[in-house]
Amino acid sequence: MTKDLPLIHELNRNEIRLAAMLKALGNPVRFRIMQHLAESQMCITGDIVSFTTLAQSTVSQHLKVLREAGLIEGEIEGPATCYCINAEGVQFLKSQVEKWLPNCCMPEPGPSRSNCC
Amino acid sequence: MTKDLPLIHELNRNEIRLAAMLKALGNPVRFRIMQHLAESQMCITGDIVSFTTLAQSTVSQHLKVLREAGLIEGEIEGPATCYCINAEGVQFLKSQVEKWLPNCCMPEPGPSRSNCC
DNA sequence: ATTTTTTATCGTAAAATTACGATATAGAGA
DNA sequence: TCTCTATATCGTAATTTTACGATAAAAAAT
Repeated sequence: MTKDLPLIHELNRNEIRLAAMLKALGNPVRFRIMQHLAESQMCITGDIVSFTTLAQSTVSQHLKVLREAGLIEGEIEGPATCYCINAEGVQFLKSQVEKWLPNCCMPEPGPSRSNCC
Repeated sequence: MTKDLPLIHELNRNEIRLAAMLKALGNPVRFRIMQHLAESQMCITGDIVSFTTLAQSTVSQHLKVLREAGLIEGEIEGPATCYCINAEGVQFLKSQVEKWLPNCCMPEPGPSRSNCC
């Protein structure tokens, strides 16, 4: 009894990881948290909460999503938790996007025209 | 009476556009449709439906999301609609991701260690 | 003119996401 | 030990997303 899949050709492991990262970053709050984390370089915690107007529990949940997507890392530091960018994860994201759809979408000189039909 | 925002510093126009694209691509079905569209180069339509195991109306909805995110273009071709990659959109996505978080995440030689704390 | 083909949209149900307050946990400091 | 601080998790409500079938629209074919 196999669960019927939405696609004929499913995504491979890398593509699944990439899609999960894209999904995590598709949320404006998480997108902004990533920027903030990159700017502050050093790890933060309740600082991220006061950076937003959201409840502590909500932010904690967003951090969990980012962590599970492999985009940030958390380390317990006394009573607090210290977060930072997961360099390997962001690296992976960038390289995958760069390689993505190689056989299209070259920057065209001149007035842009559609590829369509 | 201003709606209270979830973030102190909201995203700018480019960042909003980027986040919308990431969100659209975060869905595995849409991710795969983009690949299929890039591979087939030429525009498709009900072909995309048979490429999936989903209902026609569901696929149509996914195509709408991709179109509104500026990732694909649709052109009415007789009774059908012909879709293709929006080169400018994909171009934008790639360049934005490339520029993203420049002050971190250089590939490190040697055994990887965390940036954290 | 009527039928067929192809696609978009509408209404709606199920599932997932996002948000909150309350509570649990765990270390630091008195 | 007891309290304070910082954070994660739980339960839950509101919203959004995803999916479907049915219907509408528009051009092509008969």
